[in-house]
Amino acid sequence: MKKAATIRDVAARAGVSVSVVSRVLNGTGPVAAPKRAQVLDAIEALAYRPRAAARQLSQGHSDTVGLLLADLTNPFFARLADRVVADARARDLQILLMTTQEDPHLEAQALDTLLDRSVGGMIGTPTGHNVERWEKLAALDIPAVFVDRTVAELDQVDVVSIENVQSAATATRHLLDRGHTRVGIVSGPLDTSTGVERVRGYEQALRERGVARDERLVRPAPFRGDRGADVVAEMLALDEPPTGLVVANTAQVRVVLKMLAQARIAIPGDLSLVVFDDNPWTDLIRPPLTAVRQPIDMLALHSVELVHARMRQKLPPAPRRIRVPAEFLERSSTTHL
Amino acid sequence: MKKAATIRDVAARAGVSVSVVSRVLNGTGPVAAPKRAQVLDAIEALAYRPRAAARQLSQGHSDTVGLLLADLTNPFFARLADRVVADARARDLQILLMTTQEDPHLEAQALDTLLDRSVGGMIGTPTGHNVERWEKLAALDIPAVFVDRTVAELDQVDVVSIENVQSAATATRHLLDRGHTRVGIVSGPLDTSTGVERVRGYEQALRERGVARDERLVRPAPFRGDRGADVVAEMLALDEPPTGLVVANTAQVRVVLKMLAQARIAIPGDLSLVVFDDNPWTDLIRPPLTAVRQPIDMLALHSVELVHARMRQKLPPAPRRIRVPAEFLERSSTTHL
DNA sequence: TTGTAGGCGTTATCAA
DNA sequence: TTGATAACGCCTACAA
Repeated sequence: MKKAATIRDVAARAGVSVSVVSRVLNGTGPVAAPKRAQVLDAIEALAYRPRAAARQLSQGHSDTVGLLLADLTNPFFARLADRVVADARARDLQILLMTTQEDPHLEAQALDTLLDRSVGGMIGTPTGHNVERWEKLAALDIPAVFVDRTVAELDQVDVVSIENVQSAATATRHLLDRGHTRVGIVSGPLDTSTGVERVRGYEQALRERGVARDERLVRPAPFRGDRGADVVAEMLALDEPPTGLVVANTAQVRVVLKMLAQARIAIPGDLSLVVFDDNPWTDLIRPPLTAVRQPIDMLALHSVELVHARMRQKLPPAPRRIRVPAEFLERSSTTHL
Repeated sequence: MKKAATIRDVAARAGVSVSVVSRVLNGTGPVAAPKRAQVLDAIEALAYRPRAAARQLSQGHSDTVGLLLADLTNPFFARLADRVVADARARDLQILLMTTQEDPHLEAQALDTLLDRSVGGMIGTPTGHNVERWEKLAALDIPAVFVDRTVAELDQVDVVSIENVQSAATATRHLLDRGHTRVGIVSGPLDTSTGVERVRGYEQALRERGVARDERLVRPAPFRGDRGADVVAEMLALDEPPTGLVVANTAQVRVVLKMLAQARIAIPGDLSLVVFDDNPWTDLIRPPLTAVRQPIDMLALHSVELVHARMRQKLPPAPRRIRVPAEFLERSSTTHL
């Protein structure tokens, strides 16, 4: 196991200079056909592979993209990661993966790690609490793209997400149009963009249909933990409990379903249910759930394309905000009142 | 946005040489207390962060670990990734993520990418088809750890997996002991270690209980696609269909369940079911599924510890094979015949 | 069209 | 305890 070949070894074996090798490697500058062949042969013979670190150091930038996701335990993010990885490979980008577990401290730590410029760009689902570090990234010329959510203070950052307001409005209208007047929503925290936007869509639908808003039916829940279940239980304990419910907090769908099952609430008999995110198991449970399907492949594709373009400075500086429509899937968890 | 500080800038500002800075940075070699303080101040003031690429080039090795997983769409791998990322951070290791989608070509491509020594180690779920490249990695002194599965020809590589034989035997015995004599198994492909080992456990249980093996009840299915459903349908169409079934192919559990539901096979009335891997939704569907729970956190922890140790050459060369026991969870999808 | 040489930011060796 | 200085492997003017 002698030590691996370097560009110099290749040059020597091919009887040329290192610049020639470098040029055939990167397609930069001219090379005479015969020499090119010799170089290629040498590379083949020596099983030469350019050292990533050396190249990065020399060029000053990296082809690695940091992917900072909330939580791979949530199928939504897991599938997002799957697509991002695939799209990144198609563009010869490497993916450095980290998770925040929705914890600002972990996010801060991750961001600090990335500040060493080991990445040339970032794709992330921000917790909303590390504005300064995200800004520092930008100051270091490391382009970032927020996916799924965004942060109000960071309005210079590109964003790719679904049409949250519209989607929530559609889901709510679906229930209202079926005679439900008591419709609840479990959202994400109200200091997250998805939380506020989906509540806004909910309220918009209510207004459109002339239904009064009841404070007690709008319940945010953290992404982590089981709070979503309590919150629904509390709604159901009201004098006039909701007959329709929108679970707009992807991460809480599971616990809500579990609670509902344990409380023996019949769906859609006792409660009509619309959930955000269409998991592979959404149609495995009984009844199959009416859902807002987020086009994960589009979210991933746009995110990767965006960082890629930014990394090659192929884009005007103005921040891009890409919002893709979500699909509404009516199944069997909703019915007329 | 002036360009980022280098070690030289820090040295200059602190009024010392780069060597001193390097030493306080890495705790290598002695530094007088007052100088150390000055250096720390300078680092703080300049928001200095050592360039990862430069360090890597100089030291000749990387603190990045490649994580090559089959498919993040499968909750088992997604949760594994989640834990690996967490454990890696605790050890200051970075995770470079790639997926094979169970495709040997993609695996080959990924491994080729890694051959540039951008990673100092690997954790992966091998497809079983790129023996030469895995060997080349080893020749380059890049330690690899297989997790979940292994490859027979690569017996020099560390492995972390569950006790596949035992787990399958337990699952099978559970059914046999409830009076089922026609017990089927849907396994992974028989050219994968998990496939053969779980079938072996199944056969062992059969032997123990003196039940004859029926070729037609042992059906491997690829990890990708919907073949698992067909295979079960075929079993059920036999003259003497099985009354018990072990789905030992994690990736096929979903499609099998879906098919069973569509065919209106009552569980456990018509068919007693044991599945491998206990997903968060395994107890959301009805009936809750009896399952083999793989201790994902242990798999992740051992894998990360192993690469970490290998990367620091803290381990004797002999390959390690760590097999952790899986837990058997009886729920409501199995019953006496 | 080719080759030489300097630089990228760190670490490490070895005098002082 | 400190400080020059030579690697590390690649890219890229610049000269030939």
